[in-house]
Amino acid sequence: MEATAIEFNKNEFQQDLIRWFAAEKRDLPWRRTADPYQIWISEIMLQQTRVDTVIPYYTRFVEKFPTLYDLAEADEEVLLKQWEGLGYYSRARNLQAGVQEVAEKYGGIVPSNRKDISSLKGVGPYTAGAVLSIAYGVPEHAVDGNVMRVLSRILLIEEDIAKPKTRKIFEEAVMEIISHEDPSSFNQGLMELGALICTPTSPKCLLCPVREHCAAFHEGKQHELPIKTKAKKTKATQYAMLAIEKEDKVLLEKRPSSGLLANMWQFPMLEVTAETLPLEIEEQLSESFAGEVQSVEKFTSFKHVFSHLTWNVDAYTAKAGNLTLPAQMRWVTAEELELLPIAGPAQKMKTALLQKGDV
DNA sequence: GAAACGTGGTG
DNA sequence: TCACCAAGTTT
Repeated sequence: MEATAIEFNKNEFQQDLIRWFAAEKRDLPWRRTADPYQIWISEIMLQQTRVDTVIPYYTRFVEKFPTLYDLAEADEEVLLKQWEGLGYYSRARNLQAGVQEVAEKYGGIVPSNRKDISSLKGVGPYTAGAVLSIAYGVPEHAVDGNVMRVLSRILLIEEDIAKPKTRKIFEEAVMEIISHEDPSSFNQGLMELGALICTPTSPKCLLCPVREHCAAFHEGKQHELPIKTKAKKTKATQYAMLAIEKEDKVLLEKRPSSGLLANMWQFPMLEVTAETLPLEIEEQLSESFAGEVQSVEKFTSFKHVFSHLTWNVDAYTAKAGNLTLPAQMRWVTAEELELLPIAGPAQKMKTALLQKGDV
């Protein structure tokens, strides 16, 4: 005889979840505002990013750009500098584009319906639902990784959450069970539960406020859910990165406006084979710059792992005479180095250079 | 639908 | 060291 499935009582579930959220929720900076613009910022920053990482960025960001118009009018370089180190830099540029559209098309008021808010750059199905429910109290789904994990356990949903189409199943589930009295606390409660109790490994079921509603707990399957297929490993590439110096300046270049680390600054790089020697680097540089680059010396190495690729970098110093620079390159002083948005491996290079005492 | 897109923390 | 993750969106 199989154990009988538990009955899911929607009203009691909502009540238990919302009561728990009210009592146990963390005191986070974006929970102290009702401004849809600031809540929007927090939701963008929190995409694929830990709460503890976001907090200082969020605080600085809303101080720097207190209103939607401050961000709409900001210089992109200043914006990217604020985002430096947070990752996924297109989020920042998309956010600004979205904010500009709200300024121009919606009179500065963040839209309060799914269709309009979803049309904004960088606002996908999750962010739309999060801003709508949290800022405006609209009963809309906001399905992120937490929600899929939590609901896969509570409702015993055994679909692969790594597949894009699976999200729809969870969106429909949320619309079935969301509280219409307090959609904000309901959605945030689901996410907070995922962050604090219903964690990926070793969920704290004995502390869970809704365990009596949980089908997986009832069947002892909480460790088997959610179902999630594995990601594959990243490919590695070898680069030589150059700190080319002239007097008290160093050469930087701005990356292209699309793709990896778009519009961020870096030190000039060459893709190389594993055993490229300084002399060969010097030859390649001479070709690139028409001579005038000397004394290439290796000074450190490091590895940088992106989400989908790995760069193994050998860092070199070099001296330069009069170079004819391509448009995207610039000589910068130590002061300017601090003002430009630099990310990824170039950030490691910068740190190493400053430690070395050059520049 | 798969792949691109960052970074730092954790077991 | 390494896999896996963390409040996803765009192409």
